[in-house]
Amino acid sequence: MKIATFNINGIRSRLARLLEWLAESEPDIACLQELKAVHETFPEMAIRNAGYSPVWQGQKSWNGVAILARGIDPVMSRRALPGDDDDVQSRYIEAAVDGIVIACLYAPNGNPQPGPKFDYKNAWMQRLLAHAKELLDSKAPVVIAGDYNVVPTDGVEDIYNPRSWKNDALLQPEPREAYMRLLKQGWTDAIHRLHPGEPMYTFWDYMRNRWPRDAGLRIDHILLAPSLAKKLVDAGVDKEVRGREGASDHAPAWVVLKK
DNA sequence: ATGCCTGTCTGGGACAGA
Repeated sequence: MKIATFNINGIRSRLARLLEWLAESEPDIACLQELKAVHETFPEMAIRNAGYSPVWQGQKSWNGVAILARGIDPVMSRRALPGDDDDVQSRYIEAAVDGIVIACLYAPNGNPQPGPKFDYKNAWMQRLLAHAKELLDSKAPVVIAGDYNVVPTDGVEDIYNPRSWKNDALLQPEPREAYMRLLKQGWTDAIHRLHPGEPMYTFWDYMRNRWPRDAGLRIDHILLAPSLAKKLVDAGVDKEVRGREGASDHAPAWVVLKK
């Protein structure tokens, strides 16, 4: 079972790139973020023709998340992160696929910090902590995959050089503490578990020539509940996807779980 | 401090991204 996450940065303008990657990488389940499309303009038929059944939560201009499953219909369990009924941003979707609970998230960026966007980011992470604890307590096999918008550490496995990012929301103590608390709950950071100390970037800014310089950040993460962590056999990043014409600024990350 | 690049909504240029 291969489960991937990919911040697609606009599913309509990136559709050909998405279908190309699905055909090559052949994930059984793909979590997508930053659809940048309302519900009605999600390219459902193209996804279905590629062999995947989608569930999605769209939004005008920004955000938007989806879960695609190959040859099976995901059963959606949530279309929003609990904890704030006034939050209208499409950043969370959850579905059961083949006996596994798949949570797909797009955490707030939080810049500029300090400020209201950073406050929203931190509050969102607290809501995630509360919901993640409930998922763990359920003892169900759960994957929480997506764009966490957190660089976990200053280490070379997470960032090429923290110097020019030290004031960025992605590196601040509050979101890092929230991410660490998630791991302390019992979640396994699959990429980190199998590739400690090795650069495993998932994002390279379009600006400042950062892709050619391999100046990347690790911000897309796949967290596994204990019952699934035991089945982890492989994990990686499809880095070459980032180098293509018209690429997203993120590359897909994936795990392979033993049946 | 700013622009660097890209997508969206528009129908130029602001906003958001990270």
